Amino acid sequence: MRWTDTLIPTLRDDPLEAEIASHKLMLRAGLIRKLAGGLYTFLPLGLRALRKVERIAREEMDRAGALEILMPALQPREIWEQSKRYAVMGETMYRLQDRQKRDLVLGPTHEEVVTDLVSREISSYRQLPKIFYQIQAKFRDEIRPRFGLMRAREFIMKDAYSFDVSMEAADASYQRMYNAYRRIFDRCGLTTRIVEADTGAMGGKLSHEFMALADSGEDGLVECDSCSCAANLERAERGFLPTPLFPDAGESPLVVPTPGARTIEQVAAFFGCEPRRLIKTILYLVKGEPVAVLAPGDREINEHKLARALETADVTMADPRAIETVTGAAVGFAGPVGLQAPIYADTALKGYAGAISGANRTDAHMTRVCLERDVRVAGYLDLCAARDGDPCPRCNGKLREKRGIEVGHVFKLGAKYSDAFGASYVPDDGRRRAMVMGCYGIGVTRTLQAVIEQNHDDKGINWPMSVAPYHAVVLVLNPAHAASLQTAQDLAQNLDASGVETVLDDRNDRPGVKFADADLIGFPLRVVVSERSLAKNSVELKQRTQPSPELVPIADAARSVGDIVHARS
RNA sequence: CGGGGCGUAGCGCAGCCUGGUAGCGCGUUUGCUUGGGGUGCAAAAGGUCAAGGGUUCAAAUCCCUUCGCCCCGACCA
Repeated sequence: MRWTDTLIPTLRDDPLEAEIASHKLMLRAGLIRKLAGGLYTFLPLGLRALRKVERIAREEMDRAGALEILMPALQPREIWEQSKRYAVMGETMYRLQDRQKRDLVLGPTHEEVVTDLVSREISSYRQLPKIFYQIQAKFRDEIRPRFGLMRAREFIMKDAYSFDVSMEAADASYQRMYNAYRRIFDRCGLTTRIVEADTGAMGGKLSHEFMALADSGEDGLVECDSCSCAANLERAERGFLPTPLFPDAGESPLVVPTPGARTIEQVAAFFGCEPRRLIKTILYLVKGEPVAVLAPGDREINEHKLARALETADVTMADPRAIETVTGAAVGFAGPVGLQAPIYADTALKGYAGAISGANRTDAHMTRVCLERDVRVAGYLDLCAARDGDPCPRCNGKLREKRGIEVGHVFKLGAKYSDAFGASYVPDDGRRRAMVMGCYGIGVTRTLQAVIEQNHDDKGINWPMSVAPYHAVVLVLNPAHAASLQTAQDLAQNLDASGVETVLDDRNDRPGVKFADADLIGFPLRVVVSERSLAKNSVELKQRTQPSPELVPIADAARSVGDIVHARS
């Protein structure tokens, strides 16, 4: 492909709207353009890269025995009522009406459609197991679209759904998808971690997320530095933390005036102690009722863990008025002693004595607090987020905190949807049973951006061969020089013919412009044709990852390039 | 939705405080030049100053409203 025949609108400056490297680069390299918040057009270069990721996903799904189908993005309201998710999905789902005033939604995911299908078409154990997948646009009215393709309102997802006769069989399907996902991300050139995750709105018991490691990632995770244990911060457990010993542990509580000291920092400074000696008292409304949650002063309560521990989704931080009503004091002076609400404490507080908390009086705190003695704790639960350096819950190792981009998620769903849609089968004993399901998603567009996030330098993108929009660029240094242009054209033609996807940069621009664009776009291979090299009957060949080029005889150039493409694919 | 920031040429920005001629760099077009890391010279095109309303003789500038975009929180692939 000639550069002058396609559209590659590179930008010299970083667009103001982009924050993270991959987003800036996708815009600057001319891969995508924004239509509106969270809505993007794929330009020729971007689409080519996207198709590469799709192809890898498709090949691995096929290899794993999944069947490709294509379901409608536009779906009737009824199936969402049937699964009881019409309400659950809430504002996330785009809703619309047709001219007959029928309610429709734009599918944010396809459990309903696929289970409805399977309930009609499959009825015998002889037809199972089955895994269906599709690669298609999903629509979600995100609270906040962000970072380009990272969190978009319309995005491409590879979603798959497994149907099995038993939990054991479903586990096998899950494992097959799990392994396929590892291969997919591996082939895309991504460094990922697989972590235990929260199942969220999808339901079901167990799930794993595939996290592409990146400092700009939206998700936190921890992994053990010695065993294979890894989890999303939303649910990561910690090992046992020894109880610190504080002075005055045996003494009776004492109320001390602490005017104006509301925050942990202020109180710690006032008493000249370390923050962890403080007992942080946070009030939540659980199903509308106030509940106090205690944590060491240097730790954060994780609402996901809290919600799971209390077995409800209805957990919100109490507003200032509620706090004042329950504690009888201004915000910042809540404490557990004498508090009229159920009190749950993080396990790290077990054995706390000689600690400091709010006194439930404005401008006062309480010292020498002993939880065992002074407070009726309803339960010690794992409520605080794990963090870097915490002990691993499974071994003697330490947890390391990292950030990641959630590129894939696999769920064991059980019979939630098969029950709702009557997706059942007749086993050999003749008594109808619900199918056991799993669902599996890859954010294809997000994966593409994650590849860039992990593979770039200060000059631009550094594509892995497998997802590069083109394998090579042939750069004519001086298009006015007829022999250069001819050699470059012939070479580009030979490369294309041998399966090396090539762009011929035939622009009438200065060399510097072309070098800079080649680096920005990140072609894995660059061939430079110039008068200088032509004098030696050679061209220059350079990989994006290498610092300097090597001279290759013109006659060998196509083969050399082909060998590298082959070796790195 | 809560908190913060921003909307002026394709991109990056100045002008706004203190009202009066819409400007700069890059890009684009034309001609010449140059030809190994964003070349130089010359000329040209390109703007409902986000939108609507108000104040004023006069609004990019002051006031009000709306919309859009970005960042921080809850949601997710």
